[in-house]
Amino acid sequence: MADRYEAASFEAKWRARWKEADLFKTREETGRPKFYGMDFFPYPSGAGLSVGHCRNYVPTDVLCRMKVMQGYNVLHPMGFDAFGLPAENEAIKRKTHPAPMIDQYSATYRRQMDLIGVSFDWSRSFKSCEPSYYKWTQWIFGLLFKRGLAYQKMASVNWDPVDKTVLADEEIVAGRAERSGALVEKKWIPQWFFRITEYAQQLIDDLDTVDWPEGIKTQQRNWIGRSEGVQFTMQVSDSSTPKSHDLEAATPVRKALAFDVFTTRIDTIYGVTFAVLAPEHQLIEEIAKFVGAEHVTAIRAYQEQAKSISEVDRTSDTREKTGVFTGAYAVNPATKNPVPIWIADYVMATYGTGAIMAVPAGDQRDLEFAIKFGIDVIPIQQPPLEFFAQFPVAAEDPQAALARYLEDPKEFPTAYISKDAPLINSGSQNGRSVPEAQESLGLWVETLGIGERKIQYRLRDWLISRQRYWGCPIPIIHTKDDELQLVPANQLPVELPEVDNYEPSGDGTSPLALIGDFVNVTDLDGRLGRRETDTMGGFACSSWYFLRFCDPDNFEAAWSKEATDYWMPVDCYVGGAEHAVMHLLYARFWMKVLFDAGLVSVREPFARLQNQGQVLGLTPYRKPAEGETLGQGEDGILITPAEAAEMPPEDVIFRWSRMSKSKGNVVTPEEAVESFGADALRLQLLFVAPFTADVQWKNDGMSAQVRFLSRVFKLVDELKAEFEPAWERILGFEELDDNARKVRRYTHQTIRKVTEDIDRFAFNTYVSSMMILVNNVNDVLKSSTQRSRALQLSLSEMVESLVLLLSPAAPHSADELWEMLGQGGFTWNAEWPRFDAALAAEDMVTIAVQVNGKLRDTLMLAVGAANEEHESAARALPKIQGYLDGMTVRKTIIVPGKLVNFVVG
RNA sequence: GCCCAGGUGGUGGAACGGUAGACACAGAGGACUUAAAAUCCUUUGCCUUUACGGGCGUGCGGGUUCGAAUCCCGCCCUGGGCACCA
Repeated sequence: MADRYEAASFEAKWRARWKEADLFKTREETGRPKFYGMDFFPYPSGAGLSVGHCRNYVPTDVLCRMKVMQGYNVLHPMGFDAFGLPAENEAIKRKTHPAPMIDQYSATYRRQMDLIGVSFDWSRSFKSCEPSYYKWTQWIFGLLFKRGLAYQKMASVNWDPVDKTVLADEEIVAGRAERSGALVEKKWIPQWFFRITEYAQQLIDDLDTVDWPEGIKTQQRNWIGRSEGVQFTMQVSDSSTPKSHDLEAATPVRKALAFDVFTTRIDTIYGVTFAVLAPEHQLIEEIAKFVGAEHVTAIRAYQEQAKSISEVDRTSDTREKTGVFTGAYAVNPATKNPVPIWIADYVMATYGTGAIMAVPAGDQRDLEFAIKFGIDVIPIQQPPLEFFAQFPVAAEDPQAALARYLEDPKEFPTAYISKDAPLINSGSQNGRSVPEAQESLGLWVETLGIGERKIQYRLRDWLISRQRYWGCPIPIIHTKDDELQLVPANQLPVELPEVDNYEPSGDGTSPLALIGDFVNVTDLDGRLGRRETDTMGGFACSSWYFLRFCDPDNFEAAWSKEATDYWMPVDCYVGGAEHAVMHLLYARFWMKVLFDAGLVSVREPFARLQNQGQVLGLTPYRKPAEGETLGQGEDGILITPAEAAEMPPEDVIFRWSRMSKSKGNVVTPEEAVESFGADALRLQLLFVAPFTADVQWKNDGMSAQVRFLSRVFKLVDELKAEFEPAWERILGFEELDDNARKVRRYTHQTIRKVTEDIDRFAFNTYVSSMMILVNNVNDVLKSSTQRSRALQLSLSEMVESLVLLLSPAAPHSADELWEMLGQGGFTWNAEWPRFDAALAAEDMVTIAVQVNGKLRDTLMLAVGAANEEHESAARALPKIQGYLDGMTVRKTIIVPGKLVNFVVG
């Protein structure tokens, strides 16, 4: 039956033909524009793809297919992110080796992607764990190393006791490992880093040059965390005896003992009443040498405590400030007053200088600390009276409260921070505005030579080493003398040895360290050396794969510049928002390094980025039985759909959550294709919601698409007998009757809408505009018993255009319909329909007629009617006359082709 | 706490500052059928009216405008991100 959509009867046939014809092989013909469309590099999990993953691949496929038909050379590749923890953990669990496991899983992925008709060029595919790929990952590591951007140092790192490896900052969420969920511990071991901080400013600046969702850009800017401020040196003094305003006779200073602090509010320096060092700060050792024994004991105890406390506890928002006084004092350079030096863990060792000048009057954290430990607070700005409304004790008499505040602010537990209030108690800066004082004090610090204005970033260097087997080996040899030698390019790749046992040891070294053949090497000078046994985290592999796709079979180099110059940047990159600060930041960083090395010609890898919404599956839970405990944040116990079906409905709670195997809420593409068809699945994925929105997936949505496709089949079936392939040549000579005119108008309006919608990722309205076309044409057909030649030709144009417009979304059906029309070959090779504005234009428009902005009637006018015509026609409407009767028209607003609005009074 | 996104019928969602609810789903009624499925047609924001019509409506409260779902200000709620970053 050719008058309905019966997926089983033709979809597999077309997939076989596409494969036979090698249809999706990347075209690289001269004289065509290029388009590089790509999805995020997936890790092939054993669970296979769900329809949720398809929501990523189908829209990109639609865009790429349209670009092919529009004549572009299109690069639309797919590969697999195979190295890394998830693969290794899975392999350990299954007591197998990751390599064959990954081969099997990626084959499943490929089969599923093919099943839904995604037009990947598989001839360019690779896995990041193949030596022919990671050879070049190592080569890029070498490039970074030679440029001083890869280095090893001892570091206190995030140690995941479950996965037995260190993790990057980006992989830690609220003190827990994002992947394993384990509480992260501190460990002090040698680690490899990439100096991404070197590129902090460029990574911020170049965000302005890419077309990405603003939310992702903002997240990256926040993550990089640029702050402008002043860094200056505070001298350590011997005693707390103040206090001379005479520079020469200032507080005696301990020679050469000093520390740097960074502040964004140098204007508040007169309010500094203490200084705080992070517990790990190096100066503490020096201080311990001269302060009393009782201080040393307290310091040591506090440092121990700080080391052992977990990240979660340390940052808990209910936690009170803790700290100890060191017994030493520093000198406030503005007042020359001595201020006590404290140690507290609310100051991070890893940000800024690991030490701060504390201004309790102007900083909530400093204030809490000062109140708890009885340190002076000097007000540096005068709060307005409204400020005191928040304090019950002060609300009745704010004037008196202000007086008390100026005397001693400690009574009021909220710091007063303002960018507008002028300064007080600030010596020469009194009465100045914040910006004025910042300017003048910044200059003062620089003139005095104790510091400088500085930009500080929150971003830290990228921790790349992992103490795990399944990763790209770091191509470094440690010589006897503890020198680091880079393995020369001609000796790459450093291949991962085949081993039986690769489970992590947990002692902070990689299992590779136990493999003598791997570890023991001769160094470049022929002496005995030791191979680096850490591997690179998976994000290294995914930081350049888009370059390899440009030139995947190159054995001489990672890529030829010619190839990347042609294809890069990726014109449209599609994937989930969860990679906002990891992959997307790392890849940008590598690209900039490669640009600086002259290896690529663009600074940004991804010109445009689109994030699809998640697909949620209905997940059944049951109410907990008596005595059962619930997991954190859960209000029920997860059950299988089968269990749910057997329970009384009132005992089952349904929740929408992201499709995952463990939740048992996955719908696979196989199921969907089997029950409804690949094209029905594709259309529903596009239609169900805007691309960026989350979707609550219900299978029966696909039956609506089956109906729609069936209407298309029926329409084509009805029209195929009178289809005239040469319509374009003949149609120009025909006089168009009303129906023919209408059909052409609908056709061209749809061509315009579809083309625009696909380009702007509005796939839901793309599908609905095709539905509208079909509905409208069916109406015309119903009303015309006799079809004129002009109408037949217009319908030929319509039906051909419809099939081609449908092709990106429902390629199997489009090719089947194309064949029904007697057209040879594939819609893939056909030209995208051309839009004609004159044909799309309406000749009559509906004008809204309003009185005082309220819609009262409508009228029809010819397009291009004069304003006077609008007004007179509107006034002539009986309903409108009723509203205007006895009123004065004060104003008439006319928007030609849209509306007339009478303002009456 | 800070930052981002979003709140529109029974549901998913449309809508360059200009006729709110396109397109679908679900519901109701009907045609075809011995019957059902499938398909097709009509109808469906809420209130009011026999009807014509009228009123109210895009989270809440203000504002700008001839005109606001859309722009501005202040809130509330939901989702996501960051979180003692000086």
